[in-house]
Amino acid sequence: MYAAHAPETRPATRNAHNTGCSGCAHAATCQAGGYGEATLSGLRDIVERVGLLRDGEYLYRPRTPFRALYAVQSGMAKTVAVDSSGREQVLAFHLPGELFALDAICLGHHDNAVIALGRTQFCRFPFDRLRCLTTTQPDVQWHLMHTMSRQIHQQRLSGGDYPAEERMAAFLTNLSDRRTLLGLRTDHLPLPMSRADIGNHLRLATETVSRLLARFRDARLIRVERQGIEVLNGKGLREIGRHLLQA
Amino acid sequence: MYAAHAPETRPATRNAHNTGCSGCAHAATCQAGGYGEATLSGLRDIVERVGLLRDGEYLYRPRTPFRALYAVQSGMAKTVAVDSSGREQVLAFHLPGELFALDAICLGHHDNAVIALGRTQFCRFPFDRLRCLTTTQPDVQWHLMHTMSRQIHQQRLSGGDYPAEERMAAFLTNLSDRRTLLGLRTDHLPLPMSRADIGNHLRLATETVSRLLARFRDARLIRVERQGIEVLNGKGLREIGRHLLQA
DNA sequence: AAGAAGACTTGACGTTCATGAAGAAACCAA
DNA sequence: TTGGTTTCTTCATGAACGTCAAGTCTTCTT
Repeated sequence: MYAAHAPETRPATRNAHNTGCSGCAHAATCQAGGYGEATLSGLRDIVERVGLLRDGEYLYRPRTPFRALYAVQSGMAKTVAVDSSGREQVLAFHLPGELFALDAICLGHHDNAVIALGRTQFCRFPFDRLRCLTTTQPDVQWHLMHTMSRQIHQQRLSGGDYPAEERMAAFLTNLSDRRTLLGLRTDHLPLPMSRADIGNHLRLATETVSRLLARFRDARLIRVERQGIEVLNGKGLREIGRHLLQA
Repeated sequence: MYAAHAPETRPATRNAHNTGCSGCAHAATCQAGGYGEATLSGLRDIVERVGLLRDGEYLYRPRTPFRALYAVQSGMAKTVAVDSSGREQVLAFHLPGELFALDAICLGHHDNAVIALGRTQFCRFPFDRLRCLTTTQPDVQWHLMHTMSRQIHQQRLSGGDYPAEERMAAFLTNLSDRRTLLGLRTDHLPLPMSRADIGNHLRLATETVSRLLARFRDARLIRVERQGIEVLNGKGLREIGRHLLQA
């Protein structure tokens, strides 16, 4: 990426010592909080903010000890695994409020990297404090389980054997739906990741990503920009990807 | 499948009222129990046995309410999702002791089916009782989180873009490794599912599954039987699939 | 501002794996 | 057993998508 895109959410609290969620634009819908004030109030006390990372900077790397769960606070990020032959695999893209690093719990360390896409801020939930919280607050425990269940459920979508066009349409529609949940605009989808990242994530060559976007453009479904797309016909996109979207 | 394969684990407790784990061949390594007696003792009190299902019979179907988590007790099972166009997708195969239905927690109902492969028995953990248990026994809660984390971690393997041969070899090696954890023999892998099931799971045509098994046979890596394979050169298999196996 | 480097797009070609067809083997029912 | 059904295997063909290559545009550097 070349330049950070303009921030579309209001910046985090200026005061570095105020680590609560009151200043967060996503507090209402944050998955890390979710389900109302009661749960959020517990998490709010332990959350820390991780400074402003710029495009390409690492939040954590493989083989670092697992100390905390994270969520994006503003911006966007990707999780990348590297296999034994050095090939990278983009496992997921993270939007504001979406919790990640849940896969590291069972290992005790991270075995993949999280990298900022454009200027990005994160929320950090120290795991030892989180464990204390769950023993005293059943709703936090319940919510965490809920979140993990959702990730297990969601991941299954990306395994299927569907044509490139359907995977691409489903990917864009999924992004749009997740933004709806967060109260962000869906007529314009920022895509701060490279075409190579998208292709890697969808098991497609970079060139195929380009060709598919061009095809959608020619079909008047989207307008293609360098760092995003404008959605002209969301229903049409959803229709193409319908087989992958929910049951 | 044509006939149930001979049971390779000793049968469950004859006494239907004895729903504990003392009679279970997998109690020591059961993922549902795992981590020693303390955890297991809590689960042992709430577990129920679900009768002997025969090949092709359903444990649950899509759109049924979520009431319990399950594990295979003996035999094998598959989880199958059906998309909006009726196409099936084999999401996972389950070995004895492996917990599933974790994806239904967030929905409140099952959105996929679990089907017995050969004669299979299941353990059932009623979820309301499990929730009680987790509030009082932190180790049960911890273990459940651990298990969910592992599933999130494992699923990521199946998403990658690797050649058919590597996916096949990794699949067989993974099965073998899971059997090792359970203390089952690994020189012979029962495959009670159809070639179509394997292919579906690995995003391969049935014919490709056959061709790959034939190729492995010709390379003296395995001996192919109708309902399983004999592993002649496990290291060789692992070498072919190494890119997909762990980081 | 000029040049360089990197990201994206587009086209031509090739490889992998799916598809279609047909035969072989295993299982089931009488 | 025998016939019928299903699963598995093997071969021939083809399509989807990857790879290679060239060219354009953007952004970064000096």
